[in-house]
Amino acid sequence: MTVDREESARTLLEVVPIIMQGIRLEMRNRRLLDLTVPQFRVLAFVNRNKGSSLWEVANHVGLTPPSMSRLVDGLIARGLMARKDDPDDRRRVQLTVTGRGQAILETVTQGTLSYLADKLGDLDADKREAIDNAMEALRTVFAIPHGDGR
Amino acid sequence: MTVDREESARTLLEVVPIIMQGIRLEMRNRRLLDLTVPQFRVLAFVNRNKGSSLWEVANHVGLTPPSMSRLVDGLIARGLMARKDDPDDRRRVQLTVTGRGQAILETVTQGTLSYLADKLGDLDADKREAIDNAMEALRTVFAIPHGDGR
DNA sequence: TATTGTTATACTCTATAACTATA
DNA sequence: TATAGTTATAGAGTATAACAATA
Repeated sequence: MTVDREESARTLLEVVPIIMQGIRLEMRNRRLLDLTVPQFRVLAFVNRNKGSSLWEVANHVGLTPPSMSRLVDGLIARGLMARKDDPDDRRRVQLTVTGRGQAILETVTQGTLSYLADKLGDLDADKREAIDNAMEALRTVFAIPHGDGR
Repeated sequence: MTVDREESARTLLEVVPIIMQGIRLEMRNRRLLDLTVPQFRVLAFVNRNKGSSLWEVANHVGLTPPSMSRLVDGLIARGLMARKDDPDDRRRVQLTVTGRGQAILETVTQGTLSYLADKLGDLDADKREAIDNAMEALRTVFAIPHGDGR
């Protein structure tokens, strides 16, 4: 019955990178339909928040604006996103995911979910329930706070 | 009481990258004493398994041998690791962490644990217990299987 | 021939600093 | 003057292909 904070922190530090590496390898392992994890996160966010500004996406994903600008360049070059000026404030851009971007996002999401679900299939229901509880708790404490929102 | 595999997978896919980004930013945020996450993982593994071969480290961390070779080059250039030939099999190398490498590893580990423990401090004991249970379960299913071991 | 590792090459990720355009 | 974004520059992460050395 470990409830020691330091010990929990140590476990997180050991296990989270291992899961992450599994997700990363899975996402990159589909020639032509592959995405890096940051690319996936950007597409998923913009798909849920159509017309997001660069700043909003950078803030959500936890990158600097220059890094995000280049990441978006790459996605646009692959035809997965589009960028246009915000007519109300021409300093801003409005980002959107193209149809092709949505298709790839969907494919990669499904593949990754299958990969993860397969891994989880080895666990009992009560362990999976612990995972759900743990993830919801962790989501609340690690979520990057919204800036001003607009 | 969610025990649906697909749903657990989705939560994992949403939350794990967020935690990872927090860890990454924390590790990079200490000028001169900073480490990337892969560098941290390599140092921690080799520190626990002195004399590891390149192949063993690459396998554990989940990188290809060429990628690992370059990553190790960087750590050696910074004086954090050493590489020498294995006298029993001259195709192999024996990797070790230097004193300076151990010092930085220790500093970064403590800083990151503090960061994580601080985040976890916002949670009740039962949530932390769920996290411990979840991480142990996840560790078993995501651990990269050992190769031949030697 | 099989194994271990490195080099060559090419992208992507990521940051800081400096700049442009708009407000 | 402040904000949103891009460009310039640089280093790290990562892969595949080709190679060298050893077993």
